[in-house]
Amino acid sequence: MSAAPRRSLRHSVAKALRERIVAHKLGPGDRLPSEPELALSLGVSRSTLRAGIALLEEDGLVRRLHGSGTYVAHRPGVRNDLSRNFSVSAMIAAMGVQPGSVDERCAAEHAPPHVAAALGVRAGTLVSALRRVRTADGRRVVDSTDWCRTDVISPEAICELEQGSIYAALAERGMPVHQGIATMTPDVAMGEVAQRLGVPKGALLLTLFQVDSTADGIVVLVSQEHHLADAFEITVYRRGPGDDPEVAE
Amino acid sequence: MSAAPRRSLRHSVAKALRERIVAHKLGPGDRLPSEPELALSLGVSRSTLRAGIALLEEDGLVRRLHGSGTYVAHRPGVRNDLSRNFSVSAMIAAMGVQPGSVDERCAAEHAPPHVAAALGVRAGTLVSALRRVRTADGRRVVDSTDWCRTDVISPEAICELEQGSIYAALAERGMPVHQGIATMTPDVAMGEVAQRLGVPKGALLLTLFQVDSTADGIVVLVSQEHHLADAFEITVYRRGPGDDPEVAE
DNA sequence: ACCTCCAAGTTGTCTGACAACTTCGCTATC
DNA sequence: GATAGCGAAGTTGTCAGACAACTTGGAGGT
Repeated sequence: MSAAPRRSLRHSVAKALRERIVAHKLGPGDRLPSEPELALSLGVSRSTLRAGIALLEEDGLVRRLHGSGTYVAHRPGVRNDLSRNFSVSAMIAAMGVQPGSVDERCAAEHAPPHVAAALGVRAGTLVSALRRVRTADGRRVVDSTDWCRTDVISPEAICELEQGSIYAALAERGMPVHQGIATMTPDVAMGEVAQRLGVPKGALLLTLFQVDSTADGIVVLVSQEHHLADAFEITVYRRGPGDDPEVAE
Repeated sequence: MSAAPRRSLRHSVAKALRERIVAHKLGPGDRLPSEPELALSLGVSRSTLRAGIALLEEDGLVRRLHGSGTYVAHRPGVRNDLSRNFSVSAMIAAMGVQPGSVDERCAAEHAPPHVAAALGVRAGTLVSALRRVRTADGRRVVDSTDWCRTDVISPEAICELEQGSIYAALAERGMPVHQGIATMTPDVAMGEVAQRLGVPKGALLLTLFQVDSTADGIVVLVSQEHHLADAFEITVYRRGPGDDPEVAE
């Protein structure tokens, strides 16, 4: 095992098990070795191993049956799962095409009311903004705008990472994004957005308004993304209701 | 505690802890009692208690800090989280309005190609279909259609649960829905859909195409929902990337 | 051929202990 | 008096062993 339990032992165990599943080419329905075997093999106690498996189970990757064994779950191939947070670039790359970004514009601008409210600052406060058009194999597919408090990322700094990831920049500053809430609304392209995306006015869009925060609940990033309707499918992996009795009700 | 460990002890523990958090009015940042205390109080061993807390942690409700304590997470209030699977009725009820359904139509019909493919039957096979317009406080907000294999729910049976939940019907038949994949696309109301929803042609819609399956990976339900754009907000709780090092990359 | 029962194997839970870490107050020092 | 360092108490993380609950498959009887 590597000597870097970054988070905790059970997370390392979960990661190791993930790798084993793909390495051993275990498909849906296949049974994993028993817990005592795996614990011995990974060099951890059975309790820690179980905690690790619990992470995978909660993630929907495996399924435990009392008295029978632990099996790889029949999980549908989700190409593009919104319930996991990642950058637009990663999303595009995951589709197997080349991500890029053009028409970058960065500035210190007065925050619009809804952005200011989300960031927890007064309306009109200066914030760092980065607007860019994301491309997939050269095709313009998303018009995105990111807003950030100036004391988190300065306007100068946000200009320098035109092609880079804002998530990475936030993590470097000790404020990694822990979670986000995305609101989705259908929309039509108008004026500037249509022009930037290179589509006629009235083209269908899927607009995402997202608020990202750290583990402490501090909102560090607000972004708005106008996705071209036919650019790629946006899917969500939904758990339950059979998973959790109390949710079903 | 009640004597109904429906799923397993640790799930009961997780549920009990959830209730305690709201009952004791614990807000974000508040610390829970120590593990030995909670274990004693709930009448379970510390290991089981920890397994239960792990569920809540994975769910983003609490946060554990080694050597310090377990704290209620700073979780933004998500009114309508798509990453959890539940019926449209529950979704409407969660918004605090009265759910209903009108214009029900049930039939045994030939499955359209994309539905047949998802259900794993040949195109044109007879399937049970239920179409209805969901209302919120009387207002028409969603036009939904559900498809199901006839050997899972017969056309006659699907007609009888006009107001009921298909999820409940599936669970009763021993095939509870464990997960689903929803694909979202922006859309405009046309022809019949516009008429059923009572909106002019060209009105903006958010269309969800969803495939639900059991824990064994058997697809048991396919549904298509046309949501009125301004009816209610559709949000997704997105975890990471700071949550899981391996996902961030 | 079918049914019953048992034994082996697996996951679920319990108990107790120690390690790793955080927090906070006390103390010694400047 | 202020401050840096230390240490004890409390908390979560991990380990070890044992037994309970459950599933599965085969042996044995009918």
